Amino acid sequence: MHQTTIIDIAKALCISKSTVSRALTGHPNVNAKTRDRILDMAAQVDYQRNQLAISLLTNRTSTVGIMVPEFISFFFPKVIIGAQEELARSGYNVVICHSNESYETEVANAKALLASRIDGLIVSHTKETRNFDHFRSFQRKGIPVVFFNRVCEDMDVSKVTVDDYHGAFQAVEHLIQTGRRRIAHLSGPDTLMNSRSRLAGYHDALTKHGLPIAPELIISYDLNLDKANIYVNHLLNLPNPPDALFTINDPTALEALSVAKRRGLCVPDELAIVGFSDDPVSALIEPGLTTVSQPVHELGQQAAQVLLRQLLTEDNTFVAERVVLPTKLIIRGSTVQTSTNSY
Amino acid sequence: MHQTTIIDIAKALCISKSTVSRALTGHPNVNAKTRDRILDMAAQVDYQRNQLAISLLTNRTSTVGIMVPEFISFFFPKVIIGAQEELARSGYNVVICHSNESYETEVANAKALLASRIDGLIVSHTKETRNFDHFRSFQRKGIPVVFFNRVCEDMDVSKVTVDDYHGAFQAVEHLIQTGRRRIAHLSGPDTLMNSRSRLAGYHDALTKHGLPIAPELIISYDLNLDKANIYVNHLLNLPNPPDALFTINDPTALEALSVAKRRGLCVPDELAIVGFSDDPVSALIEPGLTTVSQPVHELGQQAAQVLLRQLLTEDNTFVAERVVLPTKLIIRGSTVQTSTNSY
DNA sequence: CTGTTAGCGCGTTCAC
DNA sequence: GTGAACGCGCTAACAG
Repeated sequence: MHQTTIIDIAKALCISKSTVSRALTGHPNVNAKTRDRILDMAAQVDYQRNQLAISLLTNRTSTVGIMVPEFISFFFPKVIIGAQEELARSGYNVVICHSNESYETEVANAKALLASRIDGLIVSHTKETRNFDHFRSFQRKGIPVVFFNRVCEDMDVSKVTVDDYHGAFQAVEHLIQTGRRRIAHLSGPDTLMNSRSRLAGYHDALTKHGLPIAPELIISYDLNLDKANIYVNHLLNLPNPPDALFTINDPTALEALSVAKRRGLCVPDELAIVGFSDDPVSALIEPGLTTVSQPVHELGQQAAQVLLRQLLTEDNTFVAERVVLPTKLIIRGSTVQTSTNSY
Repeated sequence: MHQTTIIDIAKALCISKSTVSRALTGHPNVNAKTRDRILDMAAQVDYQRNQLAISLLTNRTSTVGIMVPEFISFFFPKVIIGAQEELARSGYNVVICHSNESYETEVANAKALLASRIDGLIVSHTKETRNFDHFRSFQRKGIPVVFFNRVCEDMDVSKVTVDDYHGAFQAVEHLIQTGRRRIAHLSGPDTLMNSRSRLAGYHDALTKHGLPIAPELIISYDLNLDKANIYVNHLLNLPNPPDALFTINDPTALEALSVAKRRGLCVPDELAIVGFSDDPVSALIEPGLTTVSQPVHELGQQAAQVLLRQLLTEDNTFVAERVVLPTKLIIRGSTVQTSTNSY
């Protein structure tokens, strides 16, 4: 099937394709009457410009790639929407990829994005990623890269995150201030910098308040939810079990809450639980989940803005930016007994 | 910034670009030695083929567009993943668009997808869409379109849905069989065919069991969750309020559950509630939400498979397919008193 | 086995 | 104002 081109329009009107091109792009030097005839004909044949040809010519696609490890949780879709709104405002299209937490898929996606000549990349890497050469390719070719959420420390590119360290610190301090003394931490894989930052915050909060670091209370896991309940049960089976649990994210905390319920444990009295990210579910369940909320939409906006600034910088004078957004502790029933049960 | 091309490689090796092209595409007629030199050089300069040029040449992008009204809920992302897996297997890339439930955005996205010369489109339209000309453009240009979930009745294209009618029928029948007699329905906008089908199922289930249709118990709304609680409260304030509520989707049902709790109503005894889609949250809250589950992942797979079949049909012999997947009623505490409270 | 040529659709010179 | 010619990067047909 043949899509109508400017040549088709030119032939139909017995004029040159240059004139058609000029009329269609709004060039001033076109006779008003011929312009109208061209525009009419274009509408009549439902002409759509071939972006491929234009991109090949201009060496710009006006397309930005966004790659995330998954988009089943609320988090990444919301970031994507924030970024997309911002990019659309500046005339950029977006292609979304998800690596499905697989390093190989991530590399394959990166190659495909490179081949499709995107103008920039916004990315949060997989939990498996240790080698970042596939992202360095973009840098070498002069295509701006912005990391968000899960960032690569070793690359000199812009990075947008929340203050994971402080969020975790606050969460643990809240547990200490409400009387907990044996606080466990179900952490993420150490490939993720945000996981390491949250662990550091946990660590320092305990230290600040003179509590010992108990290695048996710190478990790092691969975020595979099926395993979360194994680890929670393991912690609760310890001879000296924890009285509180701080988890890497909300899904893990919800899993822990469910395990606690099944074991007949009273939350928050016997076990307090704090998550991270303020998943919408956390406000709906009972007891509500205390959690560290992050400005998710803004995360996407900021990532897009940083990228746009770099895209607008003609020469190579752009220096990588580092944006850190604030977190906020949301206190709910999983750490503090609520006065009334609304049900 | 210049991206390396086959010409750069050709020059560096003092050979013609055709030979480079042949070596890179795996053409057999290349001397093994020169092939190795070319491949080495390509790896060394981190050559990435320019997909734009190839697409322009072949008039195929190997890219499929997927447009959805939103992707904050679990539903659309899961459909997209199902479709993407299937399409990737056949070597197709995917660009994801969301129209944000805005007709204008949908039209703009359609134009952009047309300009970027996608090979096919998988789409669920917005709740505002009454005019489908922007989708007919694809059809006219020979680009296959597959609707899913929210389908356009008037277009002769493939459609993949679940059995909304039967799912709703079963849900309402379940309410009747558990003793409810005044069953309300919070329905979606009548622009959505799945909403109309569910309403019809509700209607026929009542009729089959000799129950009257009470117009005051049927409310159609625009899916804007902020308004859901207004309508639920309105229903519960009626002189003769409903003893059960069947909603167009789970978020609406969850909102209703929350309103019932706030009013001190006992669910399921004083008000039974049934949703649609089996949102993951529905299993987590208390009481659990009875709901009509749909095979979400399979919905995406099927949509992709139908599209792929059409993409493979060379001539215009392809006839539009109509796929209807089964639904399944999941019974939980919001309609049937559960024996134990696990907490 | 390899080089030359043409052309995909478009915008952009440069003449006229 | 308008048309002819060129080239973006690549593959495919045709010669050699």
